[in-house]
Amino acid sequence: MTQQHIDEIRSFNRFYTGMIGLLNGYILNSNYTLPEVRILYELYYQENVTASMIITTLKIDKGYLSRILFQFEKKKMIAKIRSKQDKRSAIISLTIKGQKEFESLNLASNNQIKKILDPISKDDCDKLLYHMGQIRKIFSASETNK
Amino acid sequence: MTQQHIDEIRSFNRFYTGMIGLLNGYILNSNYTLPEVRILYELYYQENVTASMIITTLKIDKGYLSRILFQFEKKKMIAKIRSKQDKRSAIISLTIKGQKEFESLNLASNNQIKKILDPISKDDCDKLLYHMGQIRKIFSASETNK
DNA sequence: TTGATTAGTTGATTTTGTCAACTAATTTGT
DNA sequence: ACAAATTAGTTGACAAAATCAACTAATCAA
Repeated sequence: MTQQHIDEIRSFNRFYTGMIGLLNGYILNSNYTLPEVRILYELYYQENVTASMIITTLKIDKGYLSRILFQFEKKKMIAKIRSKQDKRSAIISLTIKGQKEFESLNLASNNQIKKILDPISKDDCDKLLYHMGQIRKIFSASETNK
Repeated sequence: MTQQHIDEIRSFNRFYTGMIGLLNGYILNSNYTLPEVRILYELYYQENVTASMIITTLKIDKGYLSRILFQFEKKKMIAKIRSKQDKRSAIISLTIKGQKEFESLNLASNNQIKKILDPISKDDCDKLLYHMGQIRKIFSASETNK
C-alpha cells in the first residue's frame, strides 16, 4: 500500500465529507440536532432500548444523552418505563408523536437524497449503489477477521 | 430511482459517517479542532490565501475564523501581510512552524489510514480506490451539467 | 453482607459556533 | 470627483453543543 493509495483515500474522504455535510446540513435546518436525529433513529429501529444501549452504540456522553431524552420526554416524543429486570434502567420507546416526527425527518432526508440523485441517470444510479456496496463489503470483510 | 435506491444510499452514508468519524476522531485527539485542521489544510495547499477565501471555501463564520487565525498568529503558525492591492484584506501564509505542525498532523492522519487499510489485501485496496474513484466520477459528472 | 460496579441524573464548566455592530478600505453610480 | 453602497476583517455578547465530575439508587460478586 503506497502513499498514493493513502492520499487518494483521504481525498475521497474529504469529498464524501462534503457530501454528507450537504445531507446533514439539510437535517440541521429541521428542529433537531444531529445527535438528536441519531438518537431518534436508534429508537425508531430498535425495540426495548435503554439509555446505556444508546450510549454504547452512538458513543455519546451519558449526561448529554440524559438531557436530550429529557427534552424528548417533555415534548411527549418518548415514554420511559422502568425495567422490571433491572430497576436502575428504563426501556425507552417512541410515542406515536415521536414516530411521526421521525418519519417526517426521514421523508425530508429522502427528498434531499432524491434531489441529489435527480440529475444522475438510472444507469449511473445503479452503478453508484454497486460501488458503495463493494466499498462496504471490503471494509466489512476486514472488520470480521481482526 | 426507487425507495430502495434511496435507502441504500442513506445506509452507505451512515456507514461512511462512522468511517469518517473514526478518522476525524483521531485528529481530534491532537491539539487542533476539526475547523482548525481544515483551515490549516487550506493554508498549506493554497498560496496567497485571504480570510474571505477561506470563508467561502469552508463556509465558516468570519468572526469564528478571525479568532482562530488570531490564535494561530499568537502561536506564530501563520503570518499576515496586508495586501497591496486591497488594503482591507491580508494574505495569510503558514510559517515554517505552521507547516511543520500541519505536516505532523498529516502524518498522524496517514498512519490512521494505514492502520485501517492494514488488514485489507493489496488487491482489495486497489479495488477500494477504484470504487471510490467511480463514485466521485458519477457525482462530479452530475455536478457539471446542472 | 459489604464492597465494587452500573444506570442514569444533575450541576458546573468548556468548547464550539452564531449574530450583530463596528471600523476601515474599496467599489459603484452619477 | 464624490457620496452611497459594499466588502474585509475584528470584536463583544450570546447561544448551542458537548464534556466532566459528583452524586443517588439499584444490582452484582465475593
